[in-house]
Amino acid sequence: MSDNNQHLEACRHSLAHIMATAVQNLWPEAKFGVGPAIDNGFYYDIDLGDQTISDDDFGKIEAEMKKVIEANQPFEQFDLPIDEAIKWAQETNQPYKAELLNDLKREGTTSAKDLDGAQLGVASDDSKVENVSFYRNGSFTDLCRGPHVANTGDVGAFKLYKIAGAYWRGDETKPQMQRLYGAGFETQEQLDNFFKQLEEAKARDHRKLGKELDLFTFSDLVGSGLPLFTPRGTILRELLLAYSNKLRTDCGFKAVTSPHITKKSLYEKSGHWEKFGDELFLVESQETDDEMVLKPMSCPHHAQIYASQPRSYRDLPVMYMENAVVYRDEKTGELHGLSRVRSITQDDSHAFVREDQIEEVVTRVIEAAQEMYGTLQMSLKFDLSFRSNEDKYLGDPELWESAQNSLRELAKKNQLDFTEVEGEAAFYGPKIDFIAVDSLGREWQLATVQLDFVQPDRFGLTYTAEDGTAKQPVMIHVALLGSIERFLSVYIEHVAGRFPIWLAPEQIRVATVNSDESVVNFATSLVEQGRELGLRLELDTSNESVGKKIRASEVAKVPYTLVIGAKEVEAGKVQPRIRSDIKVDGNEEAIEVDHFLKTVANEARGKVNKTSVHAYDEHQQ
RNA sequence: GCCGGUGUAGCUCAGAUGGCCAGAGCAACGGUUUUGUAAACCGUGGGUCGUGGGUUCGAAUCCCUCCACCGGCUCCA
Repeated sequence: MSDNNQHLEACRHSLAHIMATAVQNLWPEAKFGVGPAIDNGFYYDIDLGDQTISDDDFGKIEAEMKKVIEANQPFEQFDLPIDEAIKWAQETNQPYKAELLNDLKREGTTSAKDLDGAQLGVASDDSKVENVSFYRNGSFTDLCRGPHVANTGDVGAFKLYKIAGAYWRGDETKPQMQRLYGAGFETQEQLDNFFKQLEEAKARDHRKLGKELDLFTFSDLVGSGLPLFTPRGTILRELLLAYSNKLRTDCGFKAVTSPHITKKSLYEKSGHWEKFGDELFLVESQETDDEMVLKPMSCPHHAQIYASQPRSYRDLPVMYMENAVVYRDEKTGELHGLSRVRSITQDDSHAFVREDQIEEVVTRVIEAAQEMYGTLQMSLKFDLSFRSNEDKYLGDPELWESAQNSLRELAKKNQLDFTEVEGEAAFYGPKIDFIAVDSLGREWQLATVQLDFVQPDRFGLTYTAEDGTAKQPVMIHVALLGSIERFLSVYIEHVAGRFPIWLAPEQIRVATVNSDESVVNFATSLVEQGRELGLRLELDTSNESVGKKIRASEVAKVPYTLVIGAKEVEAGKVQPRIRSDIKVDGNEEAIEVDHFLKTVANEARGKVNKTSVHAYDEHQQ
């Protein structure tokens, strides 16, 4: 960490203390949780008992903070023996601090979650804690490891901007506190810039663009978390899925189909029921007593297709893919636009392989994912999501160990830029998560490849080995897009609704200057000609000014707009108006209609090969 | 699910402290205009103010229920 970063972090952390000072001045009965520095600023968890802070109070708190800052109070560090620290917490009526200190005394450390921002006053790495570190500024004293800036005058620019609920110690069974967020930067300019960025992010919010660009919608009558895709949104879905199909087919996957409902017992056998039972939709049959559920995922089904006939080592790898809609009864508060929905379309794929084939299959998938995200112009990072020592994983720990080792080896071999993350594995095995970085620098886990020894075992999957014995295949779970809904939410924001030619729901808008017959005829035949080439064109012959039609096309973020008037009819040439983000080389003179359409058709095909585009075309017929 | 907030026409928003038939712009529709590269002009229709209940002589406005959405938390096979 550079000195600058250290200073900024100290500023933010100090601002958290200053905010707490202000809150304590205004609400002397306030009880405090933790208050670390975070990206872009800081927060403090506060419990005001019956009262609540609302954003109307921000001004008041900020004014109080400014007083503290102007007072230029020194931050003084001092140590207290643990027992005295506990006494301090009790006497000052800070039960949350007391709880942390008691844990510290009993266990010598606290769980990683509480260390969120290294806020605690842990004095040493020894298992026995003797002294605890405190910081004091003015009348406010807090248990804290520091570091802080020298005094409250040196904290840069800040602004409070968000208030939210947060469970004490991140545990939903514990009481909820109010988390007061502030932004903090070295300079006012950086702070302003941060809020400007927030505004920009808001402007490209996929929920806003989804409505503006007519991609998807929700209906109260249908239900929350159940998106309805319009024709335009469906074009995006179909094209992206076709692309994923193409890449997976090249990896060796073959398409299969499975039903939307299933007996609950399938998931009891797979282990999902135990883990996710409360998130399954239940389906009742009026004919049988079977307990049915809406399918939350397809892997057990694919396992059953695998199990439908005896397999030889020569048949492996057996690879299935399915673009399945699955249903998960997500908690209402977790739903969010397209990124968290209850009907989820996955490009779900499973390979059943011999152990000696793991490397090859995983490598193919890594290459496919790299190609896909390269095409989509998103850079990729990789998380190796491994198990932790918690009790939530199924299967033999030794198998886990070897699976994790082989993933690590593979990641190295493929020269991936990877990080190992403990405790992020699926319950059945470790995974490589592909982290896509969007144009705002945000990171999203989209594609994934996961090793699974548990489900083959639970379903008793086997193949006959060379020596005639029955062996268990390894199951590899693969998704390139992950969930198409979630993918779209990220991608729409990544491109700010300006889709590349091959994906744009409308590629060319043809606007007429007037309604002269020759002009309308010319435009109409141009549109027909383009459609024959597989392009997506719309014709605008409305009785409006040219300016207005241009604007409508710009707002719809259509890549090419053609204005057709007498000039074009006479010359048989068009002068395309090109969306600002699209790079063009060559001159901007008028070109032959035929030439223009063929060039665009070619461009539309450039990134994706013919197979995927045709797969889409066929689907439309 | 939890904490806090919001819900007025298709969209963006006005409607202080409860009181004349709830407004505007854009969009839609009709007409005039036949338009040359980011919004022509005139007119018309459209809302039982998210839902159900309550308080009141009177509720978009106050209270409660439910629903949805927003900011977070928790969770994410």
